[in-house]
Amino acid sequence: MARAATTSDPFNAVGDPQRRQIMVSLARGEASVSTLVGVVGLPQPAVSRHLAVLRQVDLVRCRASGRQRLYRLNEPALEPIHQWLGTFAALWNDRLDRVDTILQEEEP
Amino acid sequence: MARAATTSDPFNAVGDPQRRQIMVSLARGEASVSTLVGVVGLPQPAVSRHLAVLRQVDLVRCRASGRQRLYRLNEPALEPIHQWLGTFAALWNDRLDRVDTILQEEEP
DNA sequence: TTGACACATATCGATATCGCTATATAGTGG
DNA sequence: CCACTATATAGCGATATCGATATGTGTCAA
Repeated sequence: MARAATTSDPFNAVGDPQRRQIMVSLARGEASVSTLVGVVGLPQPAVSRHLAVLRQVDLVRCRASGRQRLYRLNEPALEPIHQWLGTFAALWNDRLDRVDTILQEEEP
Repeated sequence: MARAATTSDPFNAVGDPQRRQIMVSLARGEASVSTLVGVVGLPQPAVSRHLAVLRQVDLVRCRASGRQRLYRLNEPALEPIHQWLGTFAALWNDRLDRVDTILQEEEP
């Protein structure tokens, strides 16, 4: 059994620098494929391929707008990574728990 | 230019499930290679290889103890991943900032 | 309808990565 | 010194992944 496919494992999907760059770019808001081609220095098919990978792990979603496709982040799909990181930051998580409690008390 | 090597990019290094499992296991504390072989269901050379990868990106460190080598996590090496995630969690970060403030006020 | 534009998909060669098997290195006990 | 244990490294075949090129699909505009 080798590494889980990039198209099924968000960790692996995010293992590629170009895909991370695309995601950072999308953090600013929706963008068309051609816009992203301008951001990343890759030919359009390569970008479309990366977007397809990110779509399959649900890290990005897209909607049609005329002949363009506007891609946007799907932040909730980052949850597995957040959780995994949380495994190592017990101290940090403790603080977060306290935060939740405190914030809930603050604005009920 | 393809994907950065697993031995140089922590994101890619962590893209492998077995390596993540090893890291989760190490979150409990130091462990020898043979212990980790028991945890992950892989032959010893495979585990040593994974550990070598994690060592090269400084995600784990090891010390000799007799004929064993005890591996442990090096949490600070997770910082790049934390930061990258932070890019997308603006809302979350806002809450964290508030937490810091609140906690500082609580216990000066 | 025809042509141009925006994007997706298919295919290919080069490279990376995985787990496996065999072997090398190093510390320990007799 | 010699076996034994614990771990690292080397080489191999199978598979995955990347970027590039070529082509398919769908939308708009004239």
